[in-house]
Amino acid sequence: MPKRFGTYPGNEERRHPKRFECFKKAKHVNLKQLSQLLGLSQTTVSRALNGYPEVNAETRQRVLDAVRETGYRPNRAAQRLATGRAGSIGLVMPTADGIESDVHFGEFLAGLGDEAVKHDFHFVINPSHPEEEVATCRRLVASGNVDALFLAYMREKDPRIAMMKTLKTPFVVHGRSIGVPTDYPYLDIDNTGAFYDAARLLAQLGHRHFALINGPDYLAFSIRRKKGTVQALAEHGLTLREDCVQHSQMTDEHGFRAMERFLQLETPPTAVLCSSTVLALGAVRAINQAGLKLGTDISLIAHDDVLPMLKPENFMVPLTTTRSSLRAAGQRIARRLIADILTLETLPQQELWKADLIVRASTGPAPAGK
Amino acid sequence: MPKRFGTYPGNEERRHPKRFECFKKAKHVNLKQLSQLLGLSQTTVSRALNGYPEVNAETRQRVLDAVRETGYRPNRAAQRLATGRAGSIGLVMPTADGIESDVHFGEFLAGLGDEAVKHDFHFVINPSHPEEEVATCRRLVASGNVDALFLAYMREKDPRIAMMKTLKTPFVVHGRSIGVPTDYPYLDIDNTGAFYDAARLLAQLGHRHFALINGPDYLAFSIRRKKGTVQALAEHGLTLREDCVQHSQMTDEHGFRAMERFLQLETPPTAVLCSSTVLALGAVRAINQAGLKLGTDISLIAHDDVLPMLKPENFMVPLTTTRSSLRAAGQRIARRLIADILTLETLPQQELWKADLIVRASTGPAPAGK
DNA sequence: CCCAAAATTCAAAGCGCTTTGGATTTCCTT
DNA sequence: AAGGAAATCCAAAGCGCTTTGAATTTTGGG
Repeated sequence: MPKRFGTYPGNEERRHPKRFECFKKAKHVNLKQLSQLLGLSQTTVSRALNGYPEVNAETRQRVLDAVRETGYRPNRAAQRLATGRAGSIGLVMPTADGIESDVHFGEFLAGLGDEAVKHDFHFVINPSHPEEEVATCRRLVASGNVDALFLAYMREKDPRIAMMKTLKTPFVVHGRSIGVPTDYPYLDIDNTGAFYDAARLLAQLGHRHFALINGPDYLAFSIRRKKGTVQALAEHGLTLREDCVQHSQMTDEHGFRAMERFLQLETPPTAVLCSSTVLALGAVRAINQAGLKLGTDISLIAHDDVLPMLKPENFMVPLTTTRSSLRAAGQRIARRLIADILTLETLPQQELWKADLIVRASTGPAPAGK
Repeated sequence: MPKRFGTYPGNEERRHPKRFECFKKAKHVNLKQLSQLLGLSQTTVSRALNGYPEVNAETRQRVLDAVRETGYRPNRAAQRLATGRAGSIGLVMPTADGIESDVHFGEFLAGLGDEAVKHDFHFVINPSHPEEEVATCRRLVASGNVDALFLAYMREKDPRIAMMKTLKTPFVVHGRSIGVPTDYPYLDIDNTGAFYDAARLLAQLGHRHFALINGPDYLAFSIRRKKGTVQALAEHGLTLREDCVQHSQMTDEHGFRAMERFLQLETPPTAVLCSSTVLALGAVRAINQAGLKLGTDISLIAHDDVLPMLKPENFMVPLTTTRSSLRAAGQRIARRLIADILTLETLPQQELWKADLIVRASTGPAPAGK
């Protein structure tokens, strides 16, 4: 039994004299009142409001006017209970004291929001300890508060998708898991391809020593990006040394630390791939601090989620990037989710977006003799 | 009438043969079934679940066991309808195509989440065009989907607080408006004081030419920060020139542009205040690019929201900051909101947090002769 | 002018849960 | 062993909305 809000201090002991009555007074006009006001039945008013054809145009107009005047808003909980639909999409947000917030999350949310607002949908965000994600997802669905679920931060063999497939609630995954059947609806970017392309470009430029500053090692996109990198290197007879790979949260600090570490190696890398411009930010700082010139002594390509906060073209040395808008992905996913909800059918639609490789000044030929 | 999800293409024409029936099959165990299974009344089971005293300990245990076995989860919409409580706090997220997402939003949300998860609360996030915030707030409350509202991005004479005071729904404001009665519940940081302290420190170090890279000019915190700055300067017989003030979204790019502009002035500032470390990021870059030394040729103090993504102590030249954790504020606000909901009484509690002035290497005495 | 078909409208039955107001049983005290 | 309090448990009444199945009014052709 999860801790429920009912178990707040003082609740256990209190007997039930008019419990919660204070809430009852926050009354707005309701359907019944509205229909009485109009001299119509609730049925007709309800239908007028929801665009059903069997109501007289004139009557409908009267209803609409009355709505405007009274400020009537249907109670969503009641609507939900009656229809089974809630007009909302759920997502669980991994959080806990000490767990760092992710810049990318906000940007993605903005994308979801752009689309959701157009259809008067909202989100139900359920915070959860990362280890309890499966249970939280299940609970969220069972609560009847959401019509669909959005899943992100996919891991290898992620248990959430198998779970969701047993439920009848539509869902879309951002990203793809690894090592599970791929018959679920997802939208992902071609992480493998993006990093393959990036690494190949650098290899073609003559680089032989590579490093990768990646996201957390348990996340699927990190795994794919590494794979893409390794693959490209292999084709050029190169390998990615394990001590030249960093897995961590994508913050400035981690980028800096990693780069600092790489530069102290006996044969430091001359080509670096970063999983985020935020990581690149720190990495570039370490490069500068070491007195190296970006694009000359060392080349760097970062993945660009198109965060408005931090644009790769504005770096002191503009960054070569693999670009794919996180916000656009959010918009697209929201659109699909909403369509699923409204049409009542979830096709296991799958999209894989290519990232754009955009060459700027942070990449150049390998320095001679390295 | 807002566009409702009912108005999706194809809905108008469809007559009503078993509309939405597909949702009906996504059945989980419900109270009735559970009580039948146990041979108890719904009343008793409900009470057992919600911790009421008038149920036998043994019976309660049986109920709890059955819950575990069946995976029963109460339907929140029904709960909501019956009690008036939803276990959720609402917030409207300003968003629209073209409107940049705010890094700070995600961090704050994480704070709210930390606290909310402890009480099994969730959020209902309602995206909204920024101009329609008031209406969206009202609608969100009227929808009956939230127990309390959280308000942020306060403006001067913000109409939302007057509106909320007419409703009976508890709310807490993050920040404070300006030019309206302050008898509403809020949590804010002392922006005026923070920037007063920062500016004073710089003035004491002998700086005479100041600049301010601030947030959007319509936001209350920006106004207060400017005010604090001006005040400190005045006490030292200095003024803040209007062409040394920048108001904009707090992104790296804007920080860079602003600084670049300042440095081209006839008498460029030697002391700069930034409303965010993200702005400082760009500003520092411009400073470096101009060949100036931070902490020597030019001093800079930034406000630090303690974003895990970007730490001031990790800048090439560690940044002097006014620090106040955004996440902590989120936690605190969630705690208050939840307490309000559960105790059913909203005191217009007001908190003003001091920011810590933390001196690092980005501030030094004014260069001679300037 | 009549009657069936079409167009409107309505009363009533839920949706799943909480809470009221009793009913029933158990426990103590005298 | 009787009487009353305390402890348990229950039937039924909503919460506000949608949808069913049917009633009522209009319309149009013969």
